[in-house]
Amino acid sequence: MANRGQSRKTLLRALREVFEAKGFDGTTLTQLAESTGLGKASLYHHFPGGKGEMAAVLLRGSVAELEQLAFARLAGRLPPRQRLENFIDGFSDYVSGGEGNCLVAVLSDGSSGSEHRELIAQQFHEWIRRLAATFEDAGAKPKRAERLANDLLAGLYGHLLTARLVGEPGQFKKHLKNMKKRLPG
Amino acid sequence: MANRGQSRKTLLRALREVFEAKGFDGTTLTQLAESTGLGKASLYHHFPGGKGEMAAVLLRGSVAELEQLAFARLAGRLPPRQRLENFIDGFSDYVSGGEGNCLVAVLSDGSSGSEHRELIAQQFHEWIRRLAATFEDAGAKPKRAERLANDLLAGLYGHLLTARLVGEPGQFKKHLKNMKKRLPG
DNA sequence: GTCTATACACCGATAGAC
DNA sequence: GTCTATCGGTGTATAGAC
Repeated sequence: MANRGQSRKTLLRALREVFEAKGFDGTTLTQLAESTGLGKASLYHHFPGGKGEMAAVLLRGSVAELEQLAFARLAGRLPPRQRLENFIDGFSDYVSGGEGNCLVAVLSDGSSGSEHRELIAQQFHEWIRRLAATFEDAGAKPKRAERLANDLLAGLYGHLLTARLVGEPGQFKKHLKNMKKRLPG
Repeated sequence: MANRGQSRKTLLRALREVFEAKGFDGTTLTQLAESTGLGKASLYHHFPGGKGEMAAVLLRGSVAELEQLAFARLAGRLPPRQRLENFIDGFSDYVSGGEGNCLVAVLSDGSSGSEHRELIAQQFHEWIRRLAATFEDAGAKPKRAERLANDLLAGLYGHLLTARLVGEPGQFKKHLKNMKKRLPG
């Protein structure tokens, strides 16, 4: 359907769109072939491990992208409150303002998940730790900071889901705006 | 594997466990047969429409159960704050304290979702409306009540997901406790 | 690196005996 | 109502030409 044999980056983006929309079990090689413009056999040239390897590569790429777009912005010398706002904006970009989804969450369940579950758990623990540290910078005591970190992350993923459930993914951005308003610091 | 030919309720519960854990696309008739203790052909006696009909019946059952266990408790003459706490407890029961999942959310994506998306959207709109009404009973102005309703629902689904992502589904209950503490009213 | 053709397992679903 | 047996289709994956 698109993206006639181009760079690997373009290839990965086409594959990701399918996995993100259909999940691991719902994605077929035929769909991946159509999305990339390649034949099924050609996909095995790029990913000898087949569907599983594609998902694994995409998962690592998504973790890196979420790190870069969102969590990396928790660092720096800006006021904590602004770092948290930048983080939220980065997360919004990562999920295309609510129109897309988080591949890390998508691939965590289904037939694929079990292989990656430990990696994902470790990564989220680290991310929550860094979120909590930022809330501490903003003046919260450790226990409260940890709660705020968990609530913020749950709010992001929750609004991403519920906005889709009610059929209005665009509402995600509106809810993020409200979340930013109520940040401490 | 279990539940040798018993009541329809038992049958539905076995089917639900599989769909809840594996999603629609990840669930196979072989798994459903094993879970119920029936042969594949026997499942078609109970559900002539096959896998799709099973999912549709289970979806309606889950909507009814979520209504009964959680949202119904928003009504009554108790103080709004206590109604909201009861609602949260009911939601926790519905998802087995974080160990289970919400089948309505699970079936909303994947190859099954498109058929039920409109029903689900309508149902969630009504539920959010009733949540918002309860927050208004607790003294919140309409716009704030609507925001609190959305935030509460997103918090529930978000914590349900993130607790699983970090590999500690039991943490869900802890987060709910904190959410209850911060309710208005 | 891409293709066509194909292997082979498993999918959802059905036929028909009991 | 349950079973065994089987169907047609599709899934993932491979062989081998170009």
